[in-house]
Amino acid sequence: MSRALTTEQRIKEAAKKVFISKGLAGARMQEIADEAQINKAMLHYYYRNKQQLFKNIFDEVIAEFAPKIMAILGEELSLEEKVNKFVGHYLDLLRANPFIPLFLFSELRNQPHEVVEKVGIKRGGVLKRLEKQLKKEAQAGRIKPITPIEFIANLVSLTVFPFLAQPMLGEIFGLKDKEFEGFIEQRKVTIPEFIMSAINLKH
Amino acid sequence: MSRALTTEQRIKEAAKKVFISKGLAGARMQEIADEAQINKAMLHYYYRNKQQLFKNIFDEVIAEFAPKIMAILGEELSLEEKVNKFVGHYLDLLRANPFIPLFLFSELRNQPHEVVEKVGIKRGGVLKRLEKQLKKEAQAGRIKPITPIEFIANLVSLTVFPFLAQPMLGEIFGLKDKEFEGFIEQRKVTIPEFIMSAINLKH
DNA sequence: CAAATAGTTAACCAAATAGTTAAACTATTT
DNA sequence: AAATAGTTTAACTATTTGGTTAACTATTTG
Repeated sequence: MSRALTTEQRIKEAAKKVFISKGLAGARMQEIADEAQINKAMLHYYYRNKQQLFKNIFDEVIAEFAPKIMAILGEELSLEEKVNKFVGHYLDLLRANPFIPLFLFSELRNQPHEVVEKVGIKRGGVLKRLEKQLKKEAQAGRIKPITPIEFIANLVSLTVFPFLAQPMLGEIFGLKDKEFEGFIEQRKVTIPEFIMSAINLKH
Repeated sequence: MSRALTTEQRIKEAAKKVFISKGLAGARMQEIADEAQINKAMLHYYYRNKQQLFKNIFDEVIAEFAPKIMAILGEELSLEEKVNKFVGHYLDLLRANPFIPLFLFSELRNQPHEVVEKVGIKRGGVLKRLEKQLKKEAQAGRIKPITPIEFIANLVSLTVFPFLAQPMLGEIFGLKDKEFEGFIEQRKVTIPEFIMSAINLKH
């Protein structure tokens, strides 16, 4: 094994890149092969067909993203700490992989049940704990009442959406890649401030 | 013209439906023809090829969505009224066309410049006016300072995101279609509250 | 080392799919 | 009603694309 990467690794890298930017239907086996600098037949040697290759990549991407992220919401932290940690971690992850959200949401449409299975968010566990925390804080008069579904929807919306709209933000506000990075970095601070302000009762 | 719809209209309806749910790459001319209950050759008679058919649909969808929406941000309204009107209108529009956002963002990747051209948001106009309003409110001590890009990003994020994540929300929180509608209806109230709380200085 | 095994390639194939043609049919004009 | 323009269909062609095969090369192993 003298080369830096094995053929299988190169295939995975290539497939990941192409699938993520073009989706399942838009990706071409030839393009993946070219990207991996191998013969097209090798794809079929390592992964029987396009479906299986895709499934492999998709599962890997989900496994890389979902667990570490959702776990934060279940940790033993104050609300403010949770929001801070969630936003910070997630933004870093997304900045390094800005095309993942669109890729995931696109393919989510085709098989919602399977995706959620893989993501592994059960309605119990994490959610129940967060619900308790929100109720407790609200009853103590520290925050306004908010359902966990709204809380999570708002948190994830604010964090993820800019990456979906990146090309548009870029065009409208004239943000180059470098400036977009700055914008994201800034949002590590402003999103938690925004959320905590929104639900806080005291200044 | 005895039939309810002309052939061209039926083609457009069908193409819209198929393109929106499958994307450009995933859509099949035969499927569009079947959906429109016509011969495949008719597609080529009315629209020379797949690209042109797609471009037509895409332009129409953008023209239907972008202008009415962005205009609100430039109107002569208080911030609170703007937020209320924007969220209310946009949510209604999206509820009737829940697949549009994913469709737009997917195809946005391929041609960001053209899309923004079509959407017609120039950096001047609407944006400049909103910026002035935000500055004025902040200087008067009524809201916390916020850049227009963050304001718009937050507003649009909170409004649009749930439709992208709909299948996931459905699975995780067990929302059926009917309940999702209720969730959206509820957000007409909670999103403006959330935003105004977040930026307001006084209770 | 030699046989077996694993990895790789170019050429090929078949299915799917976009696009074309010519003829028939229908509505409109003269 | 004849001519013309517009519409629709079935059959066909061209191209793209996922997948296969057989021959070849490198590597492992007995």
